[in-house]
Amino acid sequence: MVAQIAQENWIDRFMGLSRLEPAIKSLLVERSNVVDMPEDSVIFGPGKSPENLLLLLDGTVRVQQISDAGREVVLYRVHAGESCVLTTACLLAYEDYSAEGIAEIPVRAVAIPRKVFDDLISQSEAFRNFVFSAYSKRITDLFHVIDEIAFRRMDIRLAQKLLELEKDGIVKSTHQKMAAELGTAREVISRQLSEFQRRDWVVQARGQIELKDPASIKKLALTEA
Amino acid sequence: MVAQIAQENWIDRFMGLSRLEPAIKSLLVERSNVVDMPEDSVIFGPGKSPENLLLLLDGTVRVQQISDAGREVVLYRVHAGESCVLTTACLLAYEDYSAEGIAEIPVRAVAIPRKVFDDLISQSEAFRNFVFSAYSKRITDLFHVIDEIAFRRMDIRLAQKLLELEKDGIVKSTHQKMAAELGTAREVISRQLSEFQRRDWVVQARGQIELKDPASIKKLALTEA
DNA sequence: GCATTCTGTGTGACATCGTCACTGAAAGAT
DNA sequence: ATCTTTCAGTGACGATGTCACACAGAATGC
Repeated sequence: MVAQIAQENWIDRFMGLSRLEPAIKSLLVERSNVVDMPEDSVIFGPGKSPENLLLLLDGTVRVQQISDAGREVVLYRVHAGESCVLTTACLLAYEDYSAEGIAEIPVRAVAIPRKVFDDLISQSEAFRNFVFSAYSKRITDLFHVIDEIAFRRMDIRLAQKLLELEKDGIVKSTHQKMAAELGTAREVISRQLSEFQRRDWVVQARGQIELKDPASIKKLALTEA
Repeated sequence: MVAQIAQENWIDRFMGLSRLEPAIKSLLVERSNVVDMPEDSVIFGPGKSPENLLLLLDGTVRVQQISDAGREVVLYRVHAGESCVLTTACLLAYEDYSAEGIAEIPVRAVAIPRKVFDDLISQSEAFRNFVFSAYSKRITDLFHVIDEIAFRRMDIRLAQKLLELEKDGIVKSTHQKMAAELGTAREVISRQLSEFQRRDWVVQARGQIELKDPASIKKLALTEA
């Protein structure tokens, strides 16, 4: 019963889908299904090409690149109300992806099969707009990542990440994971965090960082150069 | 006369378009037009959003990101036989792009207006495949750029770029431009090239680098770590 | 309990890379 | 020829990345 209500109403959670033609809406609801995936499950990745376009109802998906050298960089996150559109390129092009998507917390999503996606694209201008503007956002995100990695100072980037990942003043993450977030080495994170702690901005414990002075961290995060 | 012949035959130059349905092919030919753009012209960029999807017949387009700090990184190049697909995301989403595309040499291209692009997407599965596999390639390229910038040593990356940009053993570029190619500072390039010259791998002159020992350069470029 | 193992963190030394402040040389402009 | 602009070279220094460790808390096994 709960599931049924969800099936009828989830479209409204997606900006851009509410404008769909009624016929398209029902087609979408009928031919897609809601799926749940546990925390830490690999949603797509090398050798596991996505068979569906996912629209996230709950949870977040972390999309990361696995380098040849065994290192990782987090590319972006897909949040509730957003879609894993970049996978659609591969979805239709039958190509393999060098990135992987992981459920950071339990994920509930609408899965749209390849064929249905193709039908929707061909039949609905509103759906095309939805897909292409999602593309646009992701690509812009990627440009931003490149910019940050190439030109921005680590302390500023770390400050930004802390604020982004913080929840009730706590960031639950190891130094190693923070390093992957920023595409750098664990030692660099350790040193920066020590410096932040010396300034009484944070208090560290094993596997977590508590933000003591978010104002100062934010001030650094907003530094221009 | 020449233009007419071109108009009839250009489709075959694009892998993936040859499979288009005949009706779609003629629609494409009739409603697009061949345009020429001089060297160094800005094809799209901030405040100059693309009105067309371009399919390159001749020349190359350099797509680069302009950072807030006034620095540049080259993201990728579009060569003859390829298309500027990433702009289509913005083309349909009406969003502004933080990157710009520049004709490196005189460019001749087929321009497909926004409306026609939308029609083609909705009417032809073959065209959709063409567009989405082009997307897939570009996105993979971007992932690759991120990886290189984050983890690869400069000397290796410079060696790769020299081989990529070389033409008859000569790279026509200033140190400043090479720095933009790799997302680094001019001084780093200067030093690295001096080192290459010391090893007799290259001979430098104002605005150009002559590759004297491509074999050694290639060996470095293929270094794993 | 207590020893072992695993995982996360701290640290010094060193290499590489980025930034700053300059210098001077080469090509173009008048 | 002189002036201007663009390109390249360099030393000093700070920031970041790499390597090789040491060590401490947590989890596991006995």
